[in-house]
Amino acid sequence: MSDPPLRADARRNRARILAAAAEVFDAHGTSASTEEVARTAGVAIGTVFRHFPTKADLLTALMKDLQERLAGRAAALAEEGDGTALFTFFAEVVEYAAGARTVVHLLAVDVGVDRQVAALGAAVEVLLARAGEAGTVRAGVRADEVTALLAAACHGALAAGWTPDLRHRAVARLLDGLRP
Amino acid sequence: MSDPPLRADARRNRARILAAAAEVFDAHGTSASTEEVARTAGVAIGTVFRHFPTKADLLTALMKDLQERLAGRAAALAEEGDGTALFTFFAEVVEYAAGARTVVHLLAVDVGVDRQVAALGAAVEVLLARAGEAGTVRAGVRADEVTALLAAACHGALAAGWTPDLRHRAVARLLDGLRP
DNA sequence: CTAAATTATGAGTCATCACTCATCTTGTCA
DNA sequence: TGACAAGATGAGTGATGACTCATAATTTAG
Repeated sequence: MSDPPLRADARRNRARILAAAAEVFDAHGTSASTEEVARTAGVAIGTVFRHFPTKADLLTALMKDLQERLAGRAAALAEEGDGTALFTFFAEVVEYAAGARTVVHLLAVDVGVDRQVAALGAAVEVLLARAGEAGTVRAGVRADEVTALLAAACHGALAAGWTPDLRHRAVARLLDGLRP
Repeated sequence: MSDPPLRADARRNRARILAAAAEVFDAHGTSASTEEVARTAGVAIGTVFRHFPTKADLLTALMKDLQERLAGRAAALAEEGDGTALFTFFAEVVEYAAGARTVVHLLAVDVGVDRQVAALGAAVEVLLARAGEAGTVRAGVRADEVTALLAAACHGALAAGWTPDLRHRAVARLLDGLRP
């Protein structure tokens, strides 16, 4: 069921390609060419297609990376058990989205940050439960609402014209709607 | 300063093209080809380019239409002077965005719903002022925050996976953050 | 160290578009 | 109605970009 291990150079190139893809898509959007990714990775175009038969596969791999990192962070925050962990997580994700602009943006448009963020649903539920116990969240707030607002805020954060200040104020207002 | 009036057939075709563009871009996104728009309009490709020298020009024209309609609606609501006009407007715009999915979506990505929505800034300020007088809005809320949240909600509304029910609840939470 | 298998290379293919232009059609106005 | 200008037509152009494949270079097992 498991494929034979990759050759050393193949493993190295795969990592380089992923790093290059993150950089290129972040800078020029998902419409950037696969060739540009290959150039940035210092690899031939054919190599990129050997590892990721389709451009979508490349995007998907990037997305998986992102999700794992975010889910990990959510778990770590939940661990601490603080009633404000949900709010912290929310703000952090939005900040991340604002920084990694294009990656998140394009994932949103082309593959679905939404599906992405939705995959974090379980993590959000845990955080919401913690907040509920601590009484830091308004009664009746459901996890899917929180997830939806998070997705919307990420979309907004990577929109042109959102200064850091505006972003912080907007997120604050948004979180106000969740507080008792 | 004003161009000579268009010939009758030219006026008719222009209107047909705009209608077709709205329909096609709504169904297949802005990446739909200009040829598809021409076909839907029942017109040759050259005719589209005569009226809109660039695909971006076509998108812009569509956007201008949209903005005028929204600004008009905002003015009408402000006229009524009710303290809840801001909230009504907010919810209506999000509902519209959810329906006209791709048009708004693509405008957002390619030309900027954000710039678009920002152009409604003046309208929002008036509505916010009304709400302030009526005491229906939390003290310290600024117009740019409202506009930002509106843009975010529109982005969210056209995301996959937002059912009407979820959309309504999310918007309600969002507006809760603006209330006293 | 050598052979076989895996991987890398990059010029080339094919499809898709935005956009052009020489030619034909139609509206307008005297 | 006739003639001229404005507009319509659609095959063609050039650019771009995803993806292929025959060949060359590496890695690794024995």
